[in-house]
Amino acid sequence: MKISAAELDVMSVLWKTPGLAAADVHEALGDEKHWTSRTVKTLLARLVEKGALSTEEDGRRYLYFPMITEDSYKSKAARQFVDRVFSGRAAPLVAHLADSRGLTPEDIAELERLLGELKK
Amino acid sequence: MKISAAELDVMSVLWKTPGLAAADVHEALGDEKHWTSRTVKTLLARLVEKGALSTEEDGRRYLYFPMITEDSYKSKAARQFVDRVFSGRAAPLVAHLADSRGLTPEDIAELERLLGELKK
DNA sequence: TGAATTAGACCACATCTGTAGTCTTAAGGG
DNA sequence: CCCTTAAGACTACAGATGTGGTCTAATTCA
Repeated sequence: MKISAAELDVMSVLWKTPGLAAADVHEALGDEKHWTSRTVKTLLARLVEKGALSTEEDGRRYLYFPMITEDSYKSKAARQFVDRVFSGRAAPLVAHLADSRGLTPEDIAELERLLGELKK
Repeated sequence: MKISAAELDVMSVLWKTPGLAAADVHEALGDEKHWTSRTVKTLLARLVEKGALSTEEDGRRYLYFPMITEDSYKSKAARQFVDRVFSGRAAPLVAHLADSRGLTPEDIAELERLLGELKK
């Protein structure tokens, strides 16, 4: 299940609020993306085709529901990215993020907490 | 500078051993990728076109050299990925990797060491 | 020295992506 | 009850991508 960058924006809206209609998704995206409603509909249709979303009829429109969870998608995407770019090693990824100011102090604190839990 | 997945495989060979000819790159990839030499040449040509590689004539062939370093590419790719999928937060990325068994004990140890350094 | 090989140049082509346009149909407002 | 509007269906189209073919020129081996 490959989800493109634009499609991911649509999925994010529906992960946050499942069961929206196309117009609602369009509106929710309105601020960040200046897409027309047709563009949003195309993306929705592609996601349904891929099985990433399911639809439920609601009168004349469809309501859209995610078929994959945000967590499972993100886990898979993270693994694939790390495999592709960092030969599967997570530590170098974090090191590179640190290099490019991609790590805030809060990130560091949170990572420490996380590592503490993982060691248990 | 956008580098596709297939192109990244080619870049990896040349980061490891700069100055190879097309046939050498093809051979170096031979085990993992069952690409024909033309496919490799197309990828090399596209990378040159993009400015990711430069060429140096060597008789009848070209030798290829990376124009961007592995580190700078990876840092940028990591940042873009984290921005796109994890809203720029590194900690959730690592948490998801942990969930999906993407973290080995060595990774965890290395991350600890890394965090220790970052705190300084 | 002529034939086979090999390098690069140029071309091809299906799929995916971003970004829409048009067509048809149904529904709601006057 | 008709017309405008809005929903989905179908279509478009250029650029990126994966994958590789053809053509031409040079080189090397028999």
